[in-house]
Amino acid sequence: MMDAPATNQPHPLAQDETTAAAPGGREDIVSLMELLFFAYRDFISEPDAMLAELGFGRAHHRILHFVGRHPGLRVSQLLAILRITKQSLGRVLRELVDRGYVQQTEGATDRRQRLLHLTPAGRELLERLEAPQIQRVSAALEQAGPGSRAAFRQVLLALVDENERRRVAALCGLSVDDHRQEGDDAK
Amino acid sequence: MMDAPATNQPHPLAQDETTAAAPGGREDIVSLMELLFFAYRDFISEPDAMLAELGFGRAHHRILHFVGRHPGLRVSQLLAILRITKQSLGRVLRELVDRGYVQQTEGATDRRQRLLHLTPAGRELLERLEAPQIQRVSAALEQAGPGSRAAFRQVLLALVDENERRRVAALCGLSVDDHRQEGDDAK
DNA sequence: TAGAATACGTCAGTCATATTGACATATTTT
DNA sequence: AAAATATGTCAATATGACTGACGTATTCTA
Repeated sequence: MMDAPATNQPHPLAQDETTAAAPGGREDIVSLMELLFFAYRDFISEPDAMLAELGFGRAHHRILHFVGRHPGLRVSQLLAILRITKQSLGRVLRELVDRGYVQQTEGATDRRQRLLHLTPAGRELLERLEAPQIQRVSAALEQAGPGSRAAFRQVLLALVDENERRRVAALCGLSVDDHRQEGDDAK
Repeated sequence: MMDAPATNQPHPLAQDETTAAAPGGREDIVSLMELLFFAYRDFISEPDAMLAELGFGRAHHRILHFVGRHPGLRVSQLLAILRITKQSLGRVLRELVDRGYVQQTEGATDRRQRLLHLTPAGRELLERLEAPQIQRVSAALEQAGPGSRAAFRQVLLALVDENERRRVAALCGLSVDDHRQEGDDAK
């Protein structure tokens, strides 16, 4: 059920001295890459455990998250954000709709569109899923001291593909009021 | 093949004003969480594409990485690091061994152990896989300015489960010379 | 207004990675 | 000699991704 069977054993390792991190050097960067792996894994672990109890997976969480943050999201936009195929999204979204966490409404001006919203149950589930993550990130920033938040944000944003960076910044930073549409049916 | 079918379309979204980030507030944290998702996804994308061409997946990369960094690693240690089951590791590791990227040698003092090493081909593949990631992280740190490296590292480490933090720090930070062993066969 | 394009859904098949459970084998420890 | 350990393996199952093909409702456009 849990992501981690091993909860309390140490997994100790030798590291030869040539691997020691020279500040700014290659090994230092590789250390950060490893750390990113571990941080992401633990960051994900709590919602994963809750989702498993409901018979859901990470994919359900991602949908709940983005629909929660962008009410009225269209299916095509969600596909573009998640970068998955229509077919992959299909099943997961259907489960969320069938079980009453997500609601689809016809577009007002374009009746082909299925605008996505969370139901009250969906909002509640999302809140439960993300509470531990919000707690974890808040605590980490506090521990790392003032100014770490800005630096962390900057590095993360700079890690994003350059040609995606503006969009991502708009998506999870400043408001960009815009509802344009684009091509579909990846081929 | 690629992780991303959509390469050049914008995926624009409206964000209502109540969602705007108040510095240090809840929405600000949620923004960072989203950013972590996008950053991790792009960070992973290049090796993923290369691996797909070889018929490998992310799991193969993870094994190559940890074996490369910790030559002589035992299978049980790798299981503890990756937190997967023996059975999951089994197939992936076998593929790497069969195709000549990883080599197993008998333990000198305990002949039950299969100590893991990269072959020259394994080292070469790992280098190819991680070159773009090293480049990406280096560039991001440079863009984010001096001091960002330390802050980034601190936040990532603080994101790791508290009871894991020491081990992880030892694993990907300072040298901890130690080859102890522990229980196995998660149950 | 007829046909093209768009938004969405769905059926069918495949793949990679993970899971649990059970068991086999070699080796070391007690 | 028996128990514990380190590893490997068979079988069945689940999730989440993929490609390809097709269907249907709706809107746009020539």
